[in-house]
Amino acid sequence: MATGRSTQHNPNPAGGTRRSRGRGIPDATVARLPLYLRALTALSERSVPTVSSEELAAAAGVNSAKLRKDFSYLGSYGTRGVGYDVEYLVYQISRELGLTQDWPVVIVGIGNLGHALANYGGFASRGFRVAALLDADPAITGNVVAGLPVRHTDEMEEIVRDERVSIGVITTPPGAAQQVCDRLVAAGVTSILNFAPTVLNVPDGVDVRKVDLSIELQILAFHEQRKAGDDLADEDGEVPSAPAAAVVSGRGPEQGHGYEEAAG
Amino acid sequence: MATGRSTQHNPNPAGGTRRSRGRGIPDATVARLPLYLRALTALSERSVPTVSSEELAAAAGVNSAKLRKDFSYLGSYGTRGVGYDVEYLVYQISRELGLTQDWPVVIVGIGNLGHALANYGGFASRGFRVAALLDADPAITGNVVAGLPVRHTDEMEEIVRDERVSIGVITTPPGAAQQVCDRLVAAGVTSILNFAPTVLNVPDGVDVRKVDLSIELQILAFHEQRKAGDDLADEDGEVPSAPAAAVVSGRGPEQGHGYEEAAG
DNA sequence: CCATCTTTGTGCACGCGTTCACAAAGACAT
DNA sequence: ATGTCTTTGTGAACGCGTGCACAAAGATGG
Repeated sequence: MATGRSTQHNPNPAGGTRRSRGRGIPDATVARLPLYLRALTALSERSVPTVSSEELAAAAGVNSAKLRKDFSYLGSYGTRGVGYDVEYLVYQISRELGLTQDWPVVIVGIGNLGHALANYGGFASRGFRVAALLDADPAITGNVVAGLPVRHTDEMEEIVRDERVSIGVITTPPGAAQQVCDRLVAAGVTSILNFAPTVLNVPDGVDVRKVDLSIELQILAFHEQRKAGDDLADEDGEVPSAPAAAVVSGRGPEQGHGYEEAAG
Repeated sequence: MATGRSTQHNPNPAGGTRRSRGRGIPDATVARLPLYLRALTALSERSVPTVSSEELAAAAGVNSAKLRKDFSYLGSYGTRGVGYDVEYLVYQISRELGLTQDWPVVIVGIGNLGHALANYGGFASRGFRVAALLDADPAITGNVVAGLPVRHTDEMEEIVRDERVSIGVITTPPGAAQQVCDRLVAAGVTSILNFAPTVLNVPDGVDVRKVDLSIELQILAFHEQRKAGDDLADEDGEVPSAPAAAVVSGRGPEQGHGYEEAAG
């Protein structure tokens, strides 16, 4: 959910076998590894030496069989009758996720959200380093945010090249997102985390993940409505034949939630 | 899957058939409806009267067959040989998602991120109204953020009751998230959007969706590493017995959200 | 060394989601 | 009215993900 399956990431555009060998880990598993890692890190800090699949699954909020199968893709790292070695597993998962190396990232668009992300502790905590903050607005560039100067987007290409940035975070207004994305990709970025409410088009080989508050809220609203509807009687949602036309034709009384964000 | 599928939301805990009748819309479809809605709204603003599944699918970044099947769950709203009526579809999807009514939400935890969300335009734009901003820190309460006063969490229960809030957004530090969640649920909230990096335990009937920047980045890092690894040879990672500690030691701020089920 | 007990690792079946491919439906021209 | 052309709506096949249930593996005690 949240971010539901939230990947806009054409899995297999032209028939290339992606999970070819044993090295291939299912996407669903990859998405859960960070969850396990977090739970394991907490155990590690409490100096817990080993943990069973049952305990760890409970801490991560998943089914224990699923967890065991997930780990089986990484290898046989458990000991039957005992469980998993916490430290060892922390290392293995970190390595598998690529967190044993340093990932410089750039954040483009230092508005409210970019500001918040720059200050987010989770960045530095695990292998991710903010290489630069970028913005196109001269009124913002030069400011110091989270100890870093905000630099102008003109410097993007240079920074990406010199710092070997491969991950970019887009927190611009929706209208600027595609353009920023194109420039990032052209400069060499191959992974993008997009917070702008826009569908990004990228060439093959570039991964895009999106985080969209508005979508998450709408999904919750759907379920809320369903819950409320279940309490009432059947309430067959069949439109009484007229309102459809009414909506199409006259947009009067329908409390038009008229304009959404302009640049969809 | 980002926001990978990002729902922590036990689909079918006790065998209750969820998609029982025609009214049941698959989760995957629900997650895409907001995407279609956004694309349709953009078309609507450009006064485009109709759109084909092919065009709309391209705008939303999905397969056209998938889009048609998604719409088929809502009913037969298209016209063969022509396409879909944009305005009509906007209304139907809005209604299905429950956006024709007003959803008051509370945001708990007005730090950097809560601040950013309060200012986020996407909130007010589609049926969502910020009923209150809450924080436990007396140094923050009283401040005005996005035109609203930050109120103390002591008032949570009263506000949720009086304003009929059913959706809560948690942007607290991880240590406080579960406690805030419990209070929200006890007060009557039945949908939660969680930005804190914590697994929330909630009773049946409460929906939780999570947005986790750290997880998204780690998933991207995995794919980045895989891309880089494909170029290089195999690089077998034998553990030198120690490095786990090196990784773990690094940072402590991941404050142990200590109490899930303590070692069930 | 053997028996017992715990916990992993996985074979298997099932259901959901995706995609293809095509028949049915309607628009439009003649 | 009839034929052609476009586009929808959906049947069917396939693949992925999930969860059950159990055999294999190892620890532990006598």
